[in-house]
Amino acid sequence: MREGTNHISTYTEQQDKLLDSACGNCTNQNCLIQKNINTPNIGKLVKARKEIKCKKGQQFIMEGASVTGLFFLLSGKVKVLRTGLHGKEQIVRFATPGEIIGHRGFGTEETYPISAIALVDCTLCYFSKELLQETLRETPSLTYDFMLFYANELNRSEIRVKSLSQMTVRERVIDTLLYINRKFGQTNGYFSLLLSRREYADYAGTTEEQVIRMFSILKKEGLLTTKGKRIGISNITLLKKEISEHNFYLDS
DNA sequence: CCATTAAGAGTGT
DNA sequence: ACACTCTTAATGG
Repeated sequence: MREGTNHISTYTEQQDKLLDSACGNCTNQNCLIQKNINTPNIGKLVKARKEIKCKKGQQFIMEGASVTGLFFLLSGKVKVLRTGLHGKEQIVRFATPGEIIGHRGFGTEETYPISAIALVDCTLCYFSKELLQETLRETPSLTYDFMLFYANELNRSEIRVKSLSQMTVRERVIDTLLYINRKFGQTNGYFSLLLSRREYADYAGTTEEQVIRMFSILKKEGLLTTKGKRIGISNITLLKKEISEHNFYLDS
């Protein structure tokens, strides 16, 4: 371990080769690095890749901390949040493997505007800001993919502004349920990702109590199934129908 | 394995 | 938002 890199271990040449091939063999098709693995100049970046293991509940990006690099989620599930005034968390988005985390701090920003917390054990790929910038200048196809990613993120965030400002609590809770379902899917009739009612509220922009009450209403209406922390959608068509006039484009 | 305890889910005010 | 009860999961002997 070296000074200043106490949470990131230093790698030997041999380990570098392993990591190199790890990137090449990575099954993560959503990863922009992996997508451009055959373009020139990317080798240096891939070699400098650091793998970071993150335990459940661990925070790996702190809001306000100075930006050192970007993270790519290799495996696991992450919540990205912004802390509001009275310590209230606003979950900005959830991340699945292949997604970039910390990208808003990239470029001219000096500090991360968000925090990122692992929801389950995670593996992250880390690249330093400097090297990534250098690679982007030399690699148009990667830069283009990044641009598409940023454009898409901006679009998503604008949709979200509309959701939070124009939807009722009921609609926002339903929107949240559909989002979690789209993103993580269901196994055995329940969402694959376990979230507390508080976390549903933090995404939907409500309080825990409102979410709990809305869940029991939806349950009575036969739209939702709950069993402890487990949440399942029992009638997706009806749920989608309720918010269809808000985001008619979003059906997939 | 059971008992204790802590955390989170529900509900009424 | 707060206070309270109930349920479930975690801990430890």
